[in-house]
Amino acid sequence: MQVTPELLSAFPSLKPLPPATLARLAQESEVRKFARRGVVMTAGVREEFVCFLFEGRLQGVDFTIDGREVGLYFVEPGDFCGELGMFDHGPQPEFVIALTAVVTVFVPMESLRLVTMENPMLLKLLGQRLAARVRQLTRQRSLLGLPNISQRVCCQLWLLVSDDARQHLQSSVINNPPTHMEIAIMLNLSRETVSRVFQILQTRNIVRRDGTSLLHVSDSAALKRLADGSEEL
Amino acid sequence: MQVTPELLSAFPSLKPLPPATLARLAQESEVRKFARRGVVMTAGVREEFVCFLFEGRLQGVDFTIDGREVGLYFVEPGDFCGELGMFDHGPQPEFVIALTAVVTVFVPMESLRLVTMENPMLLKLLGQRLAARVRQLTRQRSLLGLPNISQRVCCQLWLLVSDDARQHLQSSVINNPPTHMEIAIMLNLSRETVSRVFQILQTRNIVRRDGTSLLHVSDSAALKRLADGSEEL
DNA sequence: TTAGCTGAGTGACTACAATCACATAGTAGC
DNA sequence: GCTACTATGTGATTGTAGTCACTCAGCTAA
Repeated sequence: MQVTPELLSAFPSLKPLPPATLARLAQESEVRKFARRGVVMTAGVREEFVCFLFEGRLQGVDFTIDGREVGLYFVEPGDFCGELGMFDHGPQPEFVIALTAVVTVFVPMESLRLVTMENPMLLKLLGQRLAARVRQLTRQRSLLGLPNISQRVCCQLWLLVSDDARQHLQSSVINNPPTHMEIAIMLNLSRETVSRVFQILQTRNIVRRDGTSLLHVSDSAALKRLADGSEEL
Repeated sequence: MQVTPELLSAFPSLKPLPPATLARLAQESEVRKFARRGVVMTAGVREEFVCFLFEGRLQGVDFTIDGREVGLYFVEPGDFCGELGMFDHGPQPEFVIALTAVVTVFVPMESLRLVTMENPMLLKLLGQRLAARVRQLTRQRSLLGLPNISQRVCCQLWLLVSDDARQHLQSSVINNPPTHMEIAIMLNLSRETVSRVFQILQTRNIVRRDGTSLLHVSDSAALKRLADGSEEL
């Protein structure tokens, strides 16, 4: 399918590029759609594209030697993934799979590399991105160190709460929350355990579900206390 | 203490820089020594230096909210740490502590940033470094996903084995192996559990200790089988 | 030599999360 | 509306790693 420069400029990281550059990139890029559970990027393969997510939600996952799934991060619309090879030409370290039906734009890595030569700003942005990724991985790693399981779940939930709800301890809504299974995979837990923690949170009126696509966090303050360990479940 | 350009050029990443640049950097840098268990970098603080390790061994660690220590990575002589702020001016995400007495060279981040402007090569190298860090964090994360504890320990040990011993399945030696405690912290285990796994490995003549500073891996093939799960302990 | 420290080895006990095996609820497709 | 999934909820059981409480070994520094 045809990619227009307008489509590309919908992505915050590409928006600041000069129109001519966008036009050229658009020519070389392609739209790809994936069904739920589709494999967007394959681990161990030298992917030659950076994948920009237009619609839907992606997850970076890995598999342990014995086949167990390990959740690494989520990708939201407007964001991108598979950029690691931009820096070291190495293979994609983890799988990226579609959690919902998704629409993506694949931009060839080599073209993007050329663009970074002329636009140090983009290079800088990529660097910041990568740094953010390291920070996220580090935070996630320390989350896994928590010996208390419900605290782990609450911390993860807390990370999904929007920034200003976090700041002001307001009640808030998480859109398209991950399934219990997806959370379990992120936190090295079994699905049942996550389910049980949610059960307690719901009976305590701390969170409330509303269909599959909404999760109300009614009592942010309590969630925060549970997340930082000042209160036990 | 005075830093000489020669000292700086001992670091592979700085070696390719022009002598004039090295001389300038040397002027602005300083040698810092730390005792075992000394805090080299503090989490949450905007450290204004990149720390190059000359002698000894460092470990990146984090602490969970409840105070449990979480091991992230090791830094060996010639390598550096604390470079994340180079990319996003953000705070240091994790602590770096000295596992042994260490000698480091602190190079001001701002000076280094100026140098990267004139030396894209250094910038590229930093990018590769960061990419490698992401890969390492990802690998470590999937290690933590292993439900079988002894496999986890064996995998970690396997990562400590030198590359060519890994390739040719030769017996080899690990210098200054981490203590059981350090391994436990890396792998989210208790010290006792690591101890028990080592006990089994030793009675099976797969590894053998030789003082505190040497660990012989006598049966690399067996260690590999245990690491990849084709054999159970 | 002795004291003091850190690292390592080990048994007993226990808590707790995984697993299994279901039931039930929602949703999406036809 | 019916069917087929996928997601979720829940009890019973069990394995296993954490914890505690020691001992012992090795190093270093008075």
